[in-house]
Amino acid sequence: MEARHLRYAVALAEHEHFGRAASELGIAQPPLSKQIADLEREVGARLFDRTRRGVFPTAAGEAFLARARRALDEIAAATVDAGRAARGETGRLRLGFIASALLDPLPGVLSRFGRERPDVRLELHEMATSRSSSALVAGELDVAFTLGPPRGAGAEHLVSVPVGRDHVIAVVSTVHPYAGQQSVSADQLRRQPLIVSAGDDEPAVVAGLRALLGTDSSALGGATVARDVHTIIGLASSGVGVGLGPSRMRAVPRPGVRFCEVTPRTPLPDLVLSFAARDHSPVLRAFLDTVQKHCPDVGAALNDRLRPHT
Amino acid sequence: MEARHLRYAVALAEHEHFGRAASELGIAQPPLSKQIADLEREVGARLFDRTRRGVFPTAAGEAFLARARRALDEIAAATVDAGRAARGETGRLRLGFIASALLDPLPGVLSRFGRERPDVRLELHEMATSRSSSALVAGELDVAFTLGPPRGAGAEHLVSVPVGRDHVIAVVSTVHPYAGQQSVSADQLRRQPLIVSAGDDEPAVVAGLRALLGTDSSALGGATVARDVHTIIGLASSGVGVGLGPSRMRAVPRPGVRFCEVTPRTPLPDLVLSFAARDHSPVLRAFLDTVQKHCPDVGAALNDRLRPHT
DNA sequence: CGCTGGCCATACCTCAAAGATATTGCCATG
DNA sequence: CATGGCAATATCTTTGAGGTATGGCCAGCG
Repeated sequence: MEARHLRYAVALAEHEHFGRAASELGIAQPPLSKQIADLEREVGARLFDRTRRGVFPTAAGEAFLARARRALDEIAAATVDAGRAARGETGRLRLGFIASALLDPLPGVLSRFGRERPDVRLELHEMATSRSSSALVAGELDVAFTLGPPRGAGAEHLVSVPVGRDHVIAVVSTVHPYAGQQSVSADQLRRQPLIVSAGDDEPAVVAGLRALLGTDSSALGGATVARDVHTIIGLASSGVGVGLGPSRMRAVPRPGVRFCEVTPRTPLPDLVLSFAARDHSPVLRAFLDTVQKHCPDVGAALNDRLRPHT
Repeated sequence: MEARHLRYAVALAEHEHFGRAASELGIAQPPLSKQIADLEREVGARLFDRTRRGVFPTAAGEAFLARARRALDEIAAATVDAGRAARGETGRLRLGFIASALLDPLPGVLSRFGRERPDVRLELHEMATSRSSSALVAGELDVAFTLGPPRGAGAEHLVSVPVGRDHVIAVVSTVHPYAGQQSVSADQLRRQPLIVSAGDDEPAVVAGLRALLGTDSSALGGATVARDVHTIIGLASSGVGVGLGPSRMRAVPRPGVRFCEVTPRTPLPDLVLSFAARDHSPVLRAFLDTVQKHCPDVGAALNDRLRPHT
């Protein structure tokens, strides 16, 4: 049985007349008669009563037509749904990210993407850079914000683009002696109780701070460690010490604290957007488009990475 | 787009391999490749990723396949449902009947039919013979129990079969003087307060009684009239008078009353089963079969009436 | 009562397209 | 670099969908 049979039966039921149904279908009457006869033979039951006053479905015909109409609706919807999925209007995006990405690019990118693609289901997973990498390789994530390029087995199958430069800044309470300064020096930091991150980006931050303060410095050993940047800022605002964290910390709106540059400027690994090089999923492409629009400086780099694969 | 395209896409998704899917479908590999390519062109989106390790649906393919599977399920169900409807296993039966049919044939027939055809929806409408007739002609009923053959416009398009003979009997309280008698005579009735029907079959019953008691008799004029046979029996059991009604009254189980034949035996119009001669609905046929099995003496008459139309 | 007209079924033909066979092209293996 | 497995392409065959012509059947009408 083919969809044609369903369409013909539905048209015949609608027009109650072989000739008119046929011309509506753009075919002649005899083929329609034959197709309906074939259909009735295959189903094993008479589906239409041919009376003098018109052609009407039998009880079996009514039962058949109800299913036929639903089948045709599904077929029509199949094309529509496939088109929407192909344009990335529907689907799913599994996004991995390090906690600090929640500070700066994620809120804007996600709200924009949610507006542009309201029917895409977003799955957000906070995780460390290394877990993001392996999840991307294993196909358990579609895209991830990581600290520095992804590493580990299979990382060569991933494409990554820096999303923003980052460096160490300090955060202090507004009543702290350093609050009025534009920047604080490494020497000044060594004389203060410090609050540093113990989160995902901890090794990178610690490495940066070690470079800044000196490997032998006891300042780091005595530092308070906090799980995330919100805690660092909270502790700093209550005067426990001087908080040190990524410059994207500035994006957190918080009264009672002041942010200062640290000299010498100490770079941190870039925040990086990564995804599987093989993945041409339209939802992913749409997401990359959104990121591109939201972070203009990313555009060129992304296009460079994508060309070779298209 | 044809059902073939859906079947091929589903098979390909299942086997993840053109060659194996094709042989499973009973065709060669090149035609399958072509049909899938045609399908992708028509949908306007790539539905499968051909990789080295297998053929996998894209996001668009997944969306398409979900709809395709449902469409194929509907198509399969269409044949099944049509077959069941054609065998009269599903559907609807609109049955008209006069109130007194509830006494004898209906309870048995309906419970038997309900057991044999559990998925047929029964619609029961108590109505007078004349309304049943016009409703049958208008196609608003499928079958009816009427008192005497249907009458009125279009009645010639109806087939009717007597289901049981009927005559007038009397019902009296067990303490009534007539209670011990095998039968009561017209003379005895003329000397008693009478209770007669004013229901649907009233004209027929009254005509019978008039024949029994004499046209000029004042006995009928003074009779109590009741809406239905249950009321007649109730009134008779409380000693208000002698109830007169159809012999099918005996089927009502009721303590405190006794039924007596009336002499001379006064026939009433037969209870008749009628339906549209044109109606070959399988549910109707199944119902007729059930009635036939339940009332063996009806069988021959029914078959006689049906042959000429098949 | 035969005629006519409308309608569906049948007969037969035509041609598009589904499917078969043979072959090419493309990688990922060894 | 050769090989093998797989999908795509090329070409041919054949099925069957659809077209045209016609027949059969009945209702309505002169």
